[in-house]
Amino acid sequence: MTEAEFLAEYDPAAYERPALAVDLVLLGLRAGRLAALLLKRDQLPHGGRWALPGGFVGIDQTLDAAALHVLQEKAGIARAHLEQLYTFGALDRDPRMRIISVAYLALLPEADFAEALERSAALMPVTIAVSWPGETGGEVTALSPKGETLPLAFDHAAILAMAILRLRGKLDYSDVGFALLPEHFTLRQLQDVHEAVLGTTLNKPAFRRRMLDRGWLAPTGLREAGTSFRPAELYRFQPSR
Amino acid sequence: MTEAEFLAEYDPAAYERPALAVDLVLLGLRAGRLAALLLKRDQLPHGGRWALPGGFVGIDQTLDAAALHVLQEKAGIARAHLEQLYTFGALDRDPRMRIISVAYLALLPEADFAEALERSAALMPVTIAVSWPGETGGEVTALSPKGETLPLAFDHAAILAMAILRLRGKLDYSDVGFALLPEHFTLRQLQDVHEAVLGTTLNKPAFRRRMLDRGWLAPTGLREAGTSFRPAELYRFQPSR
DNA sequence: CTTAGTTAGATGCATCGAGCATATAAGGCA
DNA sequence: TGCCTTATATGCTCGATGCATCTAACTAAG
Repeated sequence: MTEAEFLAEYDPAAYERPALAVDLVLLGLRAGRLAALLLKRDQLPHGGRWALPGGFVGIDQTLDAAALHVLQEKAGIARAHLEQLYTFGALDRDPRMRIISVAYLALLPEADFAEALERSAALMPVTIAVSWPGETGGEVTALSPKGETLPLAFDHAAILAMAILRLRGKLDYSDVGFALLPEHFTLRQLQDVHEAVLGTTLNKPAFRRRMLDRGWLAPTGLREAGTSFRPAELYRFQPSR
Repeated sequence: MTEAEFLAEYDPAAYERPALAVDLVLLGLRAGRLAALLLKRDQLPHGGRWALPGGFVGIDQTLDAAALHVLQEKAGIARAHLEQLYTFGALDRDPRMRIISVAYLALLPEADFAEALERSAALMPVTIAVSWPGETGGEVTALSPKGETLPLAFDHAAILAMAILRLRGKLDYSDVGFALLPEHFTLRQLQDVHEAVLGTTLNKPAFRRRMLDRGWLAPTGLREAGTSFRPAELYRFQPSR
């Protein structure tokens, strides 16, 4: 151990520290497609570009608490499924100074996504266009409601891509999919979520069997209302006995 | 946005920052069992306990670079498969001060693991005892070569548990398993790696078929030597065309 | 009241992959 | 030469999935 390392071990305050932030990838379904919520930067750097809601981590805040704080204060959303995604630490990811960012995935049911949009005019809903199949990985682009490709700030395009990759990977062996659904939902809605996230169409009978056999779905006995055809059974997510 | 947040956005140097570190979970196979490399802490806090090799992230270091630096300087290992694991940010994880730690998984082939032990007397090889099956998650314990349970420093037991969980999860759909093997290996060795990581026994013909069908294995034409029975074919990992 | 239209939900069949038992191959060694 | 051990191959069974199709339940048009 060198002298410098020894000092760093015992007096790291003497060394310059990177700043630490959290950034949130707020995802939800909108008109059957996967969408994210972004904020427009009105100042330099990257003024006019679109950014993930983010904020610095307080000295007395856990990372999860910082993520929740950003969710509530910057996005005006009371709660969501929050899950740590990845930590980004490139040297030049922010031109102002060295900022390490712990990215979080924040998943919202469709209604909460829409409500967040109504309550905060600053939030922009963007459709996520994924150019790669399955879990190949690659670029994603953010499309405005009018279909224009929006320029993203900093390394936020990479963070968004990582979020999609993670979500696709976890979707069919974990229960994250339910975080994008309301309390009561139909099997069709569940399938829509999977199809939107995976960017594919799925076989209906096989999907139904697979989900029902998994033991996560509890029938509520209720039916969906307002359809002009046979109403579907409503299910509830039951966290595996 | 409040005034405080505005200031934090533009002058975060005015606010106290957490320190940022990386910790390495060095894993390899030893006598057919999954093992990790730990360092004994000789000072407070947690003196006498066993810790993951770690170090602070320099202001001009990426996270990956900091991890590589710890690998080389603290563990004396030239190279390994390095992969970011998770970022730990509990308030009291280090009693000295607020330290956020980005944990990395570092995977070593058996020979490199043994070589690291020879070159650095400070490193302790510990067997990882996992008390839960599959990807349930839970506690893991570190056993000394004599079979004693070793006390771990800080939250390093939780980091170790997360490493096992991640490794088990990625093992059969990704190529991480090969990072624990030498350049040339037999199918039996590959199966040993999988069995050690998963903590189960696997069906041999099924495992062979699955691995060969995956298209990652290129036969070298060479045979293993020194056995008193039929020598196995040696394969090479081919990163999927 | 009847019928068309639409989607929910169920079922039968073919296929594929994995578990398992077993057979054959290839080396060392007594 | 025969025995022991492990590598490698193969056939059978079973469960999960893809696919086509059938029935159920509702609205709306006439």
